[in-house]
Amino acid sequence: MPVRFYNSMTRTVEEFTPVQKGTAAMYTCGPTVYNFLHIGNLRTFLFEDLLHRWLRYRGYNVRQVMNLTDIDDKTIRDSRAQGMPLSEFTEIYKKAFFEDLKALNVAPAEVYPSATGHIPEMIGIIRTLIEKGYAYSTDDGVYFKISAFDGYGKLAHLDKDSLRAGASGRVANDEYEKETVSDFALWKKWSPSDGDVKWQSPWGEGRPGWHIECSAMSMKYLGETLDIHSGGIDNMFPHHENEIAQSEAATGKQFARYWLHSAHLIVEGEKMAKSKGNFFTLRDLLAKGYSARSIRYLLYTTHYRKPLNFTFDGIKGADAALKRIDDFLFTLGNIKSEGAEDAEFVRMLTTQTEKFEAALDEDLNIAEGMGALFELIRAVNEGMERVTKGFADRVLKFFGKADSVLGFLNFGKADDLTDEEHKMISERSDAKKGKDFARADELRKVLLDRGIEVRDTPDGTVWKRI
RNA sequence: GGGGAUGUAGCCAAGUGGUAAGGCCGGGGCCUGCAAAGCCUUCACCGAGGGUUCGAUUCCCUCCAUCCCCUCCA
Repeated sequence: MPVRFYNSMTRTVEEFTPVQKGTAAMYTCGPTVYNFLHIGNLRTFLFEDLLHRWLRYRGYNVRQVMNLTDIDDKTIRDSRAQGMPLSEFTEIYKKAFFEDLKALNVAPAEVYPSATGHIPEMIGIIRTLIEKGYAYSTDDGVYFKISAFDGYGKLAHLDKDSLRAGASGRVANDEYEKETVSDFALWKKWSPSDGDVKWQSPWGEGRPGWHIECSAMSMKYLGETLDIHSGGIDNMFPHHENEIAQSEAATGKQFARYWLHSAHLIVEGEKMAKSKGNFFTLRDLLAKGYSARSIRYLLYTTHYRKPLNFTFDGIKGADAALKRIDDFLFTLGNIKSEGAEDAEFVRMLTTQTEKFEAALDEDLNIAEGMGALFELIRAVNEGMERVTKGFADRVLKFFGKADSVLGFLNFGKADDLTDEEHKMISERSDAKKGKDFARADELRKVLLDRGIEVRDTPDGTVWKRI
């Protein structure tokens, strides 16, 4: 089964065929390191993690690049407000970014380049663009001339002649000295508000525009034509549109073959905004006692192209769902009975495995994939007394493979009880045999207070850390 | 003003031109010394109104609501 993705460029689901067979070169827009990651960021990064992991599951040699934007208006503004050198300021959030990804069990990208480490590459592209007549220099910067690039607007499906400058109300119309309002900055000449943030360039001291870093770094690490470029839907325009214009104008080649965009999330049915008090960073949620694992699960319950409604009830539901899976895996891990495998079980495992894989192949339909997993869980639970160790191992192996994509399953921990605790469990079993239920229940209570749940099963008494 | 999406049970969420997966919560039952886990069972007129069709939640139109973008917000 081929992997298929919805390509924002063509607005259709297409079979994925990379430039180089067996390899997937993907560029994923990373964070601007001026703050901690919020759950909206997480959704996009987790979508990209799923994309990465699924391609790997399907045997692709994945090469993912995720940039760190450590130079832009916001990083300059906030570092100056803190009275801190830019690099010192961004270092704090770079470090936090990697900590957050680790907490969420995000598979690392192969390369995490920083914008400030690639200024010469950016200058190189800008120079080419000027030479080819796609860019011009003014008193305050170098701009890309969108009227010179025919395909401008092809990704966002916008007509370049009807773009309304400042329609969003966020930018003053007269901010820059551009030929036309839609032209965007490739290089910004130094101004006092930049403080000591500046680099030398053929156009004087200054700093790169926002979009050019992605063109420079993606081409450096992945070549002039990449397979997949992804990011949040809000980056489609102008950011990705501008990247296409710069890159294709400079190289004359197609920049990216597939464009994947994730939808935003809302919180309790409302747009997430600091002013509404429903703005949460991962750190906020962890501080409230929610687990990164539950958050990961929750953010994976909705297809990436649909708006996700993040709710606190949802996190609780995620906890409960994960516990169900945990218990299932735990029970399977304790199966001891030997015997021939049930052919019907094996067939069902195959069916659900295929269903899971087909769902993910079809534009990463993880909700449907999880449905297959839960159907398998129920069916196995239903006939648990007939499950042999051999079959249990097979199912566990499948879940292990599935978790190489999901990243939120829990296969239990190694035996880490103290001798005393082991003794209490066996003492309880003896008490039960002697019908001394009061003593047995007392011991169970003591163990529970230590976070150890004791369960009596047909295969004997088992315990579980909770 | 222009462009793009979404609206399925208390909550989250798949999906299909032939009457709707899955998860969470709730009710009832079984199992268990008691639990835990599990199982069974129950819980939807698919935003509203038209249209096309033998038949629409699924296609078309209108409306309503929410979200995203229209130069630097994932």
